[in-house]
Parts: sequence; C-alpha cells; structure tokens
Amino acid sequence: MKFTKATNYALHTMLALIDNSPVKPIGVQQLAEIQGVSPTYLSKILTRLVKAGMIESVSGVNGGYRLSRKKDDITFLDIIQAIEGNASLFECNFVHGEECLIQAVMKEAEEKMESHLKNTKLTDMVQKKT
Amino acid sequence: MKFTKATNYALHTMLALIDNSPVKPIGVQQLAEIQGVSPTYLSKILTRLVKAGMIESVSGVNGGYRLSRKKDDITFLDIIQAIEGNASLFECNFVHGEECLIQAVMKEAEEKMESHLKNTKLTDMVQKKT
DNA sequence: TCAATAAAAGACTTATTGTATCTATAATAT
DNA sequence: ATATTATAGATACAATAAGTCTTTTATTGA
Repeated sequence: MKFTKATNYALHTMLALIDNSPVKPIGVQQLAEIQGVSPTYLSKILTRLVKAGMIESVSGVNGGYRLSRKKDDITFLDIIQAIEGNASLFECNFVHGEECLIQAVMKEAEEKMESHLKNTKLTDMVQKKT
Repeated sequence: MKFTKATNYALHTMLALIDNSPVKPIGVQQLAEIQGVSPTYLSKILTRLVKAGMIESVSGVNGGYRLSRKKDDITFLDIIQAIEGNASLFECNFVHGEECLIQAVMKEAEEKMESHLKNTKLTDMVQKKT
C-alpha cells in the first residue's frame, strides 16, 4: 500500500502555488518543469484540484493556475482525497453475518491518520519555512 | 491507495487460528474454503506470517498452521507489515536540498495510524466477541 | 477578427503491482 | 510405501498507476 506519485505532485504543486502570487497565475509548463514531469500529466492532476475547488485555472495567454480564495482552509486531507478519492483504505470481503471487528479496528486506525492530515493546513508549511 | 486483499486474508486467518486449538493445527485447505480463496494462494500468504514468527506450520498428514507461542503479543501492525512490508506510505521524489516538509507531515500522519495498529492486539478481538 | 497561448478532455500506451493458478518438491504420520 | 500437507517456483491474468499524444475549447493580445 502506497500513496500514488500523483499525490506527491499535487502536494508539491500546491506548495509552489502558495509561494506564488495569488493574482498572477503560473503556467503548468513551469510547474511541471520544476518537478520533472510532463505538463499534460500534471495538468490532469491539477484539473482534479480545480474541480475540488482548491485552485482555479485561467486559460489563454498569461494563464495558468493560482490558489482559490479560501487558501487558508486547505488541508493535507483535502488535497489527498482530491487525488486518491475518499474510499476506505481497508474493505473486508469476508462474508460475516455480523459487523467485521477487524474492519472496525482498521477504520479507527485510518481515522487517526486522517485526523492528523485534516488538522494540518498547507499554510502551516509556509510558516515553518520562514 | 488501498490495503491489499492479502492483508484481509491474513487478518481473518489469524483470527480463525486464535479460535482454533493451539496444539492441533488446521489445514490451509479448510482455512481457504472459509474465505473463498484458493489454498495455494492463501498458503503463500501464510508462509509470510510463518517467516515473521507469528504462526508455525506443520507439514505432512494432520499438518497445517497454528499460532506460535507468543500469541498475546501479536498486534495488527505485525500482521499488516508482514504482508505489506514496512516501507513508508509516502515517498517524496522531488529533489529538495533540505528535508521535505510535506514528507514530514505525511510521516507523522502515518505514525498515528501505525500507533493505533500497534496498540491493538489480535486477542482483543476475541474478548470483544464473547 | 485573427493568431497565439494555455487549459481540458479523451483515447491510447506502457509499466508495475495485485491476485491468483498450476506444478513440482519436501516433510510427516500411518 | 503411500497418502497428506506445506513450500517454492514458474506462469498467467487483471487492475491500477503513470504517462503520452491529439483534439477541443477558452482567453488574450495584436
């Protein structure tokens, strides 16, 4: 079990967008180059973030991507779920009559992780940096 | 990102072994039938648990698998790591000079989950059941 | 209005991993 | 000896990840 590379790209791109001007967008070309990934692939990832309302895109000359207004609210969990989806990490296939106790424990564990990701905002990263 | 089915099989098999006699082993044939999976595949999974020291195998007639002595110490994390390995869930590929702050947050989050899995023992399940 | 720019979308390819099965080999009780 | 049972290796198939290519749509500057 592993997070996908797409999640890595998404998180780092978001961090780059935080550093960038909130007004003037930055092109996917440039964002892709920094991370050593193809622009089309990265744009595919960014489109998901747009649909999740975290960033906005501007097409045409001097277009690109920039953070949406509510940047202070964006958590790690938001970004991760936009990319990975929000299905449970563990799904019991066994056919019990009752509830699956194992599943319950796994869900609790997952929630611990999610809780931490929900409580850490992207903007926390920038403060640490300075 | 998801836990593999193998982990599901491993956890449920361990639970079945707890219910079983600690002396007389139970065959993979039977264990596989309960879960609707092929014996050869399940045995492959169980071999990993054997190597991790959680269960022991007895070959030959009336052979099979049974818990190893230290059954009270076996945690969810033990089983999961025996199957999934113990690599980090998140690996940053970006080439920073410094440490990756994102990676640090992800690691913290993962550790929250692991902590819960480490603190929950298999035997806890049995007590709940009664 | 037109040409250049840039994102969005869809079809497609390739690589990797998960999920098995089959066969052969080794160990053990009767 | 033989039937039984785990172990190991080779192999096959499916699903997902990761990425490319091409076309379409939207926007801007000249």
